[in-house]
Amino acid sequence: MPRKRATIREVAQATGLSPAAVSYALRGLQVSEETMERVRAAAAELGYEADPIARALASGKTGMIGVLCGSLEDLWQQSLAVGISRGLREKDRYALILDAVGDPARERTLAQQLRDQRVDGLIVQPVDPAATFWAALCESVPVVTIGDGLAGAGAAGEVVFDNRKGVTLALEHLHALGHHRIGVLTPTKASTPDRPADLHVSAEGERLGLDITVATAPHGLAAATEVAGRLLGGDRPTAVFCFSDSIAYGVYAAAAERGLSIPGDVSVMGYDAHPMSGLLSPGLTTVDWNIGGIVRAAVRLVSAAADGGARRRRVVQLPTLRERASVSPPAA
Amino acid sequence: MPRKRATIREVAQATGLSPAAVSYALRGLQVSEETMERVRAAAAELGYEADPIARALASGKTGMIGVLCGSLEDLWQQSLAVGISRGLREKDRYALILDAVGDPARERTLAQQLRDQRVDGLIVQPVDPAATFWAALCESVPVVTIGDGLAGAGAAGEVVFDNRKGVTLALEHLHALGHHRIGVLTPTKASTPDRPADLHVSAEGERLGLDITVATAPHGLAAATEVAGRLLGGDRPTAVFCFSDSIAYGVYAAAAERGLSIPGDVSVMGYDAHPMSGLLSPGLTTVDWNIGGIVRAAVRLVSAAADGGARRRRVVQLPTLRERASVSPPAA
DNA sequence: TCGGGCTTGTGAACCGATTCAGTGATGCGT
DNA sequence: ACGCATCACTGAATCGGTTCACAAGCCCGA
Repeated sequence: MPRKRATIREVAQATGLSPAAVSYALRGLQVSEETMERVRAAAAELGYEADPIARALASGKTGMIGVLCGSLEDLWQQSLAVGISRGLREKDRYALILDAVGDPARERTLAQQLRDQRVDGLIVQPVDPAATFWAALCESVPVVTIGDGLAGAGAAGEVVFDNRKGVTLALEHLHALGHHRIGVLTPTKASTPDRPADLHVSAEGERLGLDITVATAPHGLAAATEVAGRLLGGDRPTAVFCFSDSIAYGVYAAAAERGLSIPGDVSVMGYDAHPMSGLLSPGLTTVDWNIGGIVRAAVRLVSAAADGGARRRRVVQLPTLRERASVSPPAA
Repeated sequence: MPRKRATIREVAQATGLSPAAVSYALRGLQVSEETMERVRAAAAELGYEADPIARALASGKTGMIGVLCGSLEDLWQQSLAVGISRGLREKDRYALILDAVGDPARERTLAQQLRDQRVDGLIVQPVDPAATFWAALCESVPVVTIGDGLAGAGAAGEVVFDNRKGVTLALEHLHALGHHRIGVLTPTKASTPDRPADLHVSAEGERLGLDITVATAPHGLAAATEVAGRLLGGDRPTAVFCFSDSIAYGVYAAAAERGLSIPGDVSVMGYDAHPMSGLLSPGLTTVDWNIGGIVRAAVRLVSAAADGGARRRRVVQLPTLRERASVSPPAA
């Protein structure tokens, strides 16, 4: 039968000490080596394991980190979440993973629920970095962002992508091969049309003299396929640059539906470098963000902040171009 | 500034009631309509939100469900975890997602940590369903399994796959097309070589007079590719049946490395029906388990059990064959 | 009018830790 | 020998709810 868990009082009784002493001893504080040993032995004997709930109530620390993803339909974000969960577990913390499904309102709700849940910290990949509630949130719990920063809302840490560089890498690659009319698919996000990434696209496009059409698409395969289909119908561009590999998968599907060949009829570029992208045929040429480094940085920053350590740290990730076969010069 | 949260006592004070009354009122118990209204108003006024930690300590319910996956390298299990997380959130619960990375020892450790964390229930996709610790675990927390049952350990619910049917579907399909020498790749799991799925394979293989070679492979792309490469080297089978789509992806990669064409040189079958499988070329023929139904069933079972409701329920999932282009008759 | 049964509501114990202020005892310098 | 730290440990308060046992008020039937 599931006998009740031992409490700290029982351990105290067994050792003839006060509960306070036991509490200290188990955390290696304020007591003599000898008592510590005695307590440890008794605890092991009774199978005592501190109750995390009671501990959380008393100490104010839950050991939990909220992970709020912009959209878990995106396979890359799934990998990110899984990686973070593992990384956190290694630091004796648990990840509470939630999905905003690309909806700013939902993002707001979930962020607040997470705070109400008393997480020690938050890792967020913001859907709407310009929303005003972030500032208040940052004051009640340390927030680490991945991707887009929070515009001075006071995040405890930021892992930012050099999107300028990423966009340049992609567009220059296409430009160098002779592409001129380029379709860009960005994830459905906040209603602010002037997001930095979009700005980079138009700036770079202008610099290179490109003719760019921007559309937004969700990460989900079915939905992305539909949007891509519209882009590929009619007077289509010679190349499509997608702001996530998951969206690029939608372009592959749409191209297949219409009997278009990649890169013969249309070149495709991604942004992420998910492992699956190398498996497609043709392999997806994409911008690689070194997911492992991002995960490690985020975990490190949030742990430090949750422990009350260093704040306001900023880590910049640099992208590299991963050339595969989905891009070629446009048909003459 | 982040002003301190309001407590139940403050709400009590504001309404002139006792904390107990407020506690009842907010949960819609034991009080008059009118008081309830008054309490609600005061709570809203003060921005009161019950502290989940304190509530958990007092009531013994954390609102959290542990989700222990066999291996999150498997994209299908990732989808499963994401789906469960969403489904649980809709029931006002949080999912604590952990990854056993295919290691029985780690599975055991994590399962116990999850229990120590006081989750209200557990959804497990067991790596080693025959391990003995499950029985003890099932007594201290309701456990719902997905995939393999727990051999009478007393799970509160089970969502089982009719693997017999799935294997039959796959092998009969291959057999009908004329395949005889078939390689089978099963996920690296517990050391018990007599797992039900394996038994089904040999039983069906015998029934159909097939020549079957079984090997185990991890879900990760790189590792699976390596194992698949060995299978494809030398005297290779005419078809490979993989017990997860993720492993099949490894076969695709290995085939590409060796310049083998699918299905020309070797046919490939998967088991899962991950969305990506339709995107590969050739599209992966696979056994479809209706992931949505599995997610809903698991969420329903675990919620019911956590609420102290019905136990020992068993839901059986039936597979369907999803034919695409990765299988053809063997070369003469 | 009395007693029984509901309905509302109260007070206090309790969940299981942490932490603060304080108490002897010991060690140390002078 | 005295004052002063330091060390090891204790008692009690605290975190913020839930829940149990009980009480007051009310209605109703006999």
